[in-house]
Amino acid sequence: MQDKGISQAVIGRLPRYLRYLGDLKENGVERVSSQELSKLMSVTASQIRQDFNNFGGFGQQGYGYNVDYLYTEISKILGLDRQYNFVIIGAGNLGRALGNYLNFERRGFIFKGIFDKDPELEGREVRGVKIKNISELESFLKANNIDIAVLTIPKTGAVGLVDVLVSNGIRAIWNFAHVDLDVPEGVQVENVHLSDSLMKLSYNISRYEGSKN
Amino acid sequence: MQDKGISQAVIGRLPRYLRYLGDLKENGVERVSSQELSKLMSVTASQIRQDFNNFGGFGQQGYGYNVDYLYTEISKILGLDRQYNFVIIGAGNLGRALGNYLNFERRGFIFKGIFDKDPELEGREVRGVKIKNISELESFLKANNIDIAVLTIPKTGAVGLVDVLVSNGIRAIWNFAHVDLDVPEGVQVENVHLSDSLMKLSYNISRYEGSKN
DNA sequence: TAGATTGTTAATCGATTAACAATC
DNA sequence: TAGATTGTTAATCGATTAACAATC
Repeated sequence: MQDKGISQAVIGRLPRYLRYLGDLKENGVERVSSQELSKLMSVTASQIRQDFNNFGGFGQQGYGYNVDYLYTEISKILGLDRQYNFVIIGAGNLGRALGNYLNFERRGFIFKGIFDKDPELEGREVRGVKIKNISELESFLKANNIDIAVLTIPKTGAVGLVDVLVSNGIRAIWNFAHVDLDVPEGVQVENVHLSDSLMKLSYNISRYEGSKN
Repeated sequence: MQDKGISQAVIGRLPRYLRYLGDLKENGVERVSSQELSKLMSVTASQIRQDFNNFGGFGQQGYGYNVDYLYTEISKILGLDRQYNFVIIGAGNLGRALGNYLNFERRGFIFKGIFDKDPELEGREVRGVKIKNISELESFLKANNIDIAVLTIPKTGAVGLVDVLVSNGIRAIWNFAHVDLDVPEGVQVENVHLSDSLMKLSYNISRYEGSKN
C-alpha cells in the first residue's frame, strides 16, 4: 500500500473499481477474475491487473481476486478506513445540498460546520448544523480538528480564503469555486468545476451534430 | 473547427483556456503569446500551441494570439455559441441547487423544467419553474425541445430513465447519479461523480500523511 | 496434475515536450 | 529588416495493451 508515485490516472480509476466491487459484494459474489471485471466495466483486463499491482499483489493465480478482500484494500488505499472532519464554506444552494448529502458521512466524511458571509443565513440549520458567520471561521478551525474545507462560494472570495484555511490546519480543499487555487506544498486540492463539465458536454453534442451533416 | 477525433484530454483543457482568456479580456488585454499564457496557467507553451492547432491556426507569428478572437473561437468549438434547453430530474437538494445556478443560463443553458417522483414537492418553484411529477416527464419532453437531461436522482432510478429520455429526443445526459449509464450511440453522457472526487481527495491526504512518516 | 489466472515484462500506442523552420 | 512567435515536425515520455512465465 505504499506509494512510489502512482499516477493520478490510476487513482482516478480506483473509486470506480470500488463501486463495482461493492455491487458484487452486495450480490454475494465471492471472487472475480480480471477478465470478468473487465467485461463488467468495459476496460481491459490488463489495465485492471496493472492498476491493482501498483499497490501489491491482491490476487491469486488460477483463482482471481477475493471481492471482499479487494474491496477492503482499495478502501484503505483511498484512505476510507478513517474519518475526516469537514466544513462547508458558502451556505448557498450548493453548499447546503452538499451538507445534506448523507452518503459522504457513510464514507467517513463528517460534516462539522457551515459558514456564510450573509448574516441573513445565520442560525439556520443544515442537517442539524447551524450556519455560522464567516467571521467565526478562524476560531472554529482553531478549536476543532478540521481536515477538509469545501468551498462553495464565488471565485472572488475563494482565493483570499486559502491563507486562513491553511494557516489553521486545513489539509485539503474540495473546491467548487470556479478558480484555480494556489496552495502550499502538502495541501491537497480537488476541483469540481461544474461549468467546465457542462462545456465538455456541449462540445460533445455539437461535435456529434456536426459529424452527422 | 472541424473534428477529426480530437482527444478528450484536449477537450478537457479548453474550458480552462476559456476561463483564463475571459479573465484577460476583462482586464482589457488584447493579445497574449503562448509563453505568457503558459506562465499564467502553469502548463507548457508547447501544449498550448498544440492544443489550439488541433482546430486551426488561431495565432499569428511574431504577434501571438488575439485574446478576443481566441475566446470567441474556443467558445464556438465548445458549442457555446448556441442555446441548449435542459430539464432537471430529481428535485432534491442538488437538483434544486443546479436549477438555481444562474451561470449556466449565461452560457446558453436554459432551465426549462424540473421533475421529481415525490408528490410533496409538486408545485414548489425553483427559480420560477414549477416542480412537476415525474409522470409528466414524457409528455413534457415530447412537447418541448429539450436537449439535455440533468440526472440528480439516486442510481436505482437513473438506469431505468435512460430509455424514456433517449426515445424522447434527449441528446445528452449530465449524470450526477452514481452509476454508469448505458446509452445508444450519439447520446452524450458526462458524469459528475462527487463521491469519486471526494475519494481522490482523501487518497491524496492519506498519501501525503503517509509520505511524511 | 491440468487448467486457470495472476503478476510482470515487453510492445504499442498516444500524449506531451522540444526544437526549429516558416512567417508575420 | 530584425525580432518575435507561431505552426508543425521530431523526440521523449508515460500510459495502455499484449504476451507469457510463474504459480495457485
